[in-house]
Amino acid sequence: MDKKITIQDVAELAGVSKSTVSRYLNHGYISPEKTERVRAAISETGFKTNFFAKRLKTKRSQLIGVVLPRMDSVSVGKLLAGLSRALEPAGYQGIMLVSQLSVEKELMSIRSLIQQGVDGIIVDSVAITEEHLQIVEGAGIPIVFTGQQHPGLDCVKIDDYAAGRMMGAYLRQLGHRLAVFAGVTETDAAVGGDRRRGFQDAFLEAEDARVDFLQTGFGFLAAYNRAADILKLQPTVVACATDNISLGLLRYFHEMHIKVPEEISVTGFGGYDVGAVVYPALTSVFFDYELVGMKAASRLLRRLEGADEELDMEIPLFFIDRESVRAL
Amino acid sequence: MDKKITIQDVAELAGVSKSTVSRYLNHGYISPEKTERVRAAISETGFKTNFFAKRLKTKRSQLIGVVLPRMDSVSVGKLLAGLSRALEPAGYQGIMLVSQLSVEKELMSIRSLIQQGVDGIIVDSVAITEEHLQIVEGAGIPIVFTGQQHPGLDCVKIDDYAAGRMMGAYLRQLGHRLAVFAGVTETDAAVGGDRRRGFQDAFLEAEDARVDFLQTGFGFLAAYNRAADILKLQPTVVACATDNISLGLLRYFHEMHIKVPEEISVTGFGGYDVGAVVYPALTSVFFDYELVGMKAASRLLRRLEGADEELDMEIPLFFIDRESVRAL
DNA sequence: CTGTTAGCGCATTCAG
DNA sequence: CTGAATGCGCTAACAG
Repeated sequence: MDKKITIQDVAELAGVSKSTVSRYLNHGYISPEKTERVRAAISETGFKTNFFAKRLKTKRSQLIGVVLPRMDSVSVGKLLAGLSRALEPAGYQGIMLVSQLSVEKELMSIRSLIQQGVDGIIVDSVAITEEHLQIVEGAGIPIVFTGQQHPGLDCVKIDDYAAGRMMGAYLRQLGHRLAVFAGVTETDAAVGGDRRRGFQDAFLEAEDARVDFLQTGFGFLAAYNRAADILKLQPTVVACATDNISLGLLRYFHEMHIKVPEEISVTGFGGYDVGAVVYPALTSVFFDYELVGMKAASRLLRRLEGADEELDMEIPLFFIDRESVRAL
Repeated sequence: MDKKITIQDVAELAGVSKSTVSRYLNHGYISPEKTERVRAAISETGFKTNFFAKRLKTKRSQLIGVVLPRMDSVSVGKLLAGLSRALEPAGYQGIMLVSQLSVEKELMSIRSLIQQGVDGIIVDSVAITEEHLQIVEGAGIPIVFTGQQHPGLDCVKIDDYAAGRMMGAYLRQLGHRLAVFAGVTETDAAVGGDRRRGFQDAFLEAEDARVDFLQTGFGFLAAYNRAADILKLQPTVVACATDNISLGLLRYFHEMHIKVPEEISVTGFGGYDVGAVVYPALTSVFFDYELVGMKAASRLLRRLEGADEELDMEIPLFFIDRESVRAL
């Protein structure tokens, strides 16, 4: 294994100076003849420009840090797809860290990324804290958030409140009056807060309507375990804060021989394929996370270029009417 | 934003030399008094050691590159969990790239990682080609593979052939004689090759048994679309190469009012929670990908330390008997 | 225990 | 268009 080939070695082999090789590698203002000699020398030696030396010099890494809450989620996958679709053409590469839904780990990841010299960061956040603000302030690089929102921060996000309203209004119009909202902790201001509030506000526009809240986690196992408690409340519909939660419930209901939607309706949020594969197929609100990813990346790119105009960060929502809800 | 604080600035503020600060940051063989002064100076300036300069000097990045085939997969999530569980305590951090199931992208990712100076790489490969061998040879850093196997390469992998056999034998013993194996391309030597072959070999140990092969993709949508073709073969059981494939089929059968397992049995491979949430719950073979991740990381760590002994890379398999198969 | 001295490999002035 | 010279910020001998 041919160890360390430096730009120097290439220069000598090509009979030119280091600077010429460097120019070849970058702007490339050199004579055709030398261009060829350098090219040959490089391919012969298998030279690879040293990443660290280059970055030390240029102060730019062409690296974008990406902090994700988890890996086993369709939406995260979509988000990522959107991100790389925008980042790659611009010559940037993403390096990702996973926070495992922990605010602490998220913070650590952001710090670590900054320290590692990435040019910018995209955080699919689980919750934005005071510390986030401080870090962003002292970061020296642009950071854009997704998943959560906070005044003063650059955020690209679906309108959780509107999504909640969409579902709430739909169920109300179908005649439902007694709902349980199976949600997550309020710590998650977007999903645990806005989405739920939107749902309640719209659903409760019917005079005699009522929404009970039951907290669970993001996994469907947690939801499955809460199902019995939900049933005690005897709702006509249980609106779940995420598709995953719905899946856990659906499974429980199936095991208990409770027919969905005949005996109880169930809805989710997210609208991905898994919801289509279960029985009954899940009625949900579709979030285009791929679009979110693209917009977040575009936003970051824009800031990297120095521009700072606000651009349209609107993400459309689509209602997906499938089989898990019945009209009363 | 306080611009660039270097180790020099800290040294001056603390009234010591750069080396002393550097020592404080690293081995730390300095007097208590100066230790304190340096500590103070650092926290006052908010100094952060420059990653690139440090790496340029030390030649080690403490970074492990991780190449993943996709994000939206439970097994990948588990694998990742296992990886970081082993990597983090050792002071390493993972940077991941996604190949999107493309061999080309996988190759590119590996190259890019090497070029970026990671200390080692773990590749959850979709297929190992000649080019992989070449890259590994010239990499200059340890690379361990997962998901696929190849002589001469460091691989940590479940025994796909054994898993296939396990399922094949099970179905045979239950009296099934006509199976369709819904698999993936042979390009994937592990899943498309070994797993299928194992299944066939075990299933065909019954004299009058027969296995038809039908190719599909990794997504359940692809499987869903192949379902009609599978039915034409009139099998008593369809063994799917992955749980995901099973899900697509289950959905189709449900829509066609074909009862599983009464009219047709379905099995998967993977054994994760999703399989438990669908109806009927999926009979499968469980792969402990988290263990795979841990072992792969341990292996890499070992090689990073220079050791090169073979260690036990055995990954146990567990049969998960649920509801989607009936005895004939 | 500590300061001084050298580079790590590269991009970039600055003169030709 | 090209080569020589100069650090980027840091760590690691090397002498104290």
